[in-house]
Amino acid sequence: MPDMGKRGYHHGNLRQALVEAALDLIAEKGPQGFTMAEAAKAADVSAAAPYRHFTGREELIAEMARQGYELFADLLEYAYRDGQPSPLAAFEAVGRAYLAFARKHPGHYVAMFESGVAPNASRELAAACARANQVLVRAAHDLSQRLPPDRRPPTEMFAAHVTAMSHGIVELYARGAPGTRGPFTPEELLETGVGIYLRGLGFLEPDH
Amino acid sequence: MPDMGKRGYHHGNLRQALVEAALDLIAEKGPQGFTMAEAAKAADVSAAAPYRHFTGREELIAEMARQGYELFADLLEYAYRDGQPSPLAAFEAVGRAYLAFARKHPGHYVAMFESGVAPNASRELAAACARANQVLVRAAHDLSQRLPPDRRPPTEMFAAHVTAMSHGIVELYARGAPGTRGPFTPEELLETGVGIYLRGLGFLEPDH
DNA sequence: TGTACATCAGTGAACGCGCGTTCACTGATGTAC
DNA sequence: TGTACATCAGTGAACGCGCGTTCACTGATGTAC
Repeated sequence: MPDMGKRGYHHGNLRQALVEAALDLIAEKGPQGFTMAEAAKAADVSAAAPYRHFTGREELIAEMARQGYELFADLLEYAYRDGQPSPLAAFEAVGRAYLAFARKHPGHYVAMFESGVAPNASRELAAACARANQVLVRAAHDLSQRLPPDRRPPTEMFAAHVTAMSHGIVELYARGAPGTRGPFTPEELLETGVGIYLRGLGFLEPDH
Repeated sequence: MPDMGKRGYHHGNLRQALVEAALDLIAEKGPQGFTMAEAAKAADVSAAAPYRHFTGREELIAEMARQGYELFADLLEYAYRDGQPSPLAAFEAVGRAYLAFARKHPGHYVAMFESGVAPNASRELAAACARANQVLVRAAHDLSQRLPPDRRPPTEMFAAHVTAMSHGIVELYARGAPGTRGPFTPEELLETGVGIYLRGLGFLEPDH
């Protein structure tokens, strides 16, 4: 196979090529801004070809979301382990990974959070979604163990607070109309915001 | 005019009726889930009628968003003044108003934040958007004046943190698939989250 | 108060378009012997 | 290694649909005299 670029009648890996084309489209044009026809065209294939690999549009979107959650979970897990030195460092690494994911994988992010797919759409999707959430919850749990029990918020609540702030920053200040952006980068906002929140819980940050 | 319910050939206030029909549709079916045709039908009018009042679909969406921002700004201003007793109480009232708005006016919320309208789409939209933001910024500014200057975050940053958390809570835990919801209400999450954040800034909440 | 007329706010039919999807087909690939 | 055949993964044409929008029209309303 001297030339992998050229292909014959058979594509080789059309399923994944369609997912990637659709990710580009959805990232560029928003949740509804991709069509099966366009994805097919971007993959150099007729409009009917996608139906050999997906039962329909919904399933393609669900697959994008599933791959997104898998990747998200991987990145969060990596960040969590990598930040081993302390629960606090690991927790902050997870926060940064959240934002980095949204920035680097906008198509996945949109498919996951803005496309309107129900995470229950398939077992695989739900599983991937749960795995990602579990990393967030575990990071919150491990960190909150450092607090005296009477000042510990419920783990789920702790995780929800930080998730919400991260998501809000992404939606309001990273994605969306550039006109809305304020004088701070999303990364600054998240770092300072989570820092203040953690101090409120009783963690005194080493000044960095 | 004994019967306001019946109408003759002329509708009376079709423009606003269309806005309201579209708000219902967008709230039910998501950002792209409304069409001009459906809005017209819901207002008991032919599909062509809307074009006597709006140049097109975009303009209808922009009008929904504009009305949303005006209402949002009104509610925030009301909450802010109403909470006069102290900057802290006023600030917290604004936070609650944010969530209440999202809950009570889902159509407006979607049009404002999920429809993809650029806030610069028209001067009126931009003005309404700015007015709402100013309330948030003012609330943050007034409250932060209570802090010693060296512990004061920039006002815009302060406002952005709380806005992001509010928006994130709305998107993740108030709207969207019911499956995602955790064991806490959005209101609880916001109150505790902002409470912890404010403590991190140096405000000791009177325990409530 | 009555009439003539301009304007306003609807109608209904039609358009072009692009979308999701289906279907009968066909060329390429893999397998059994 | 060669042939026969099943299966796979594409094609291209077509479908029905609903959408946004336009257009010539018409009935209702408001105004001038």
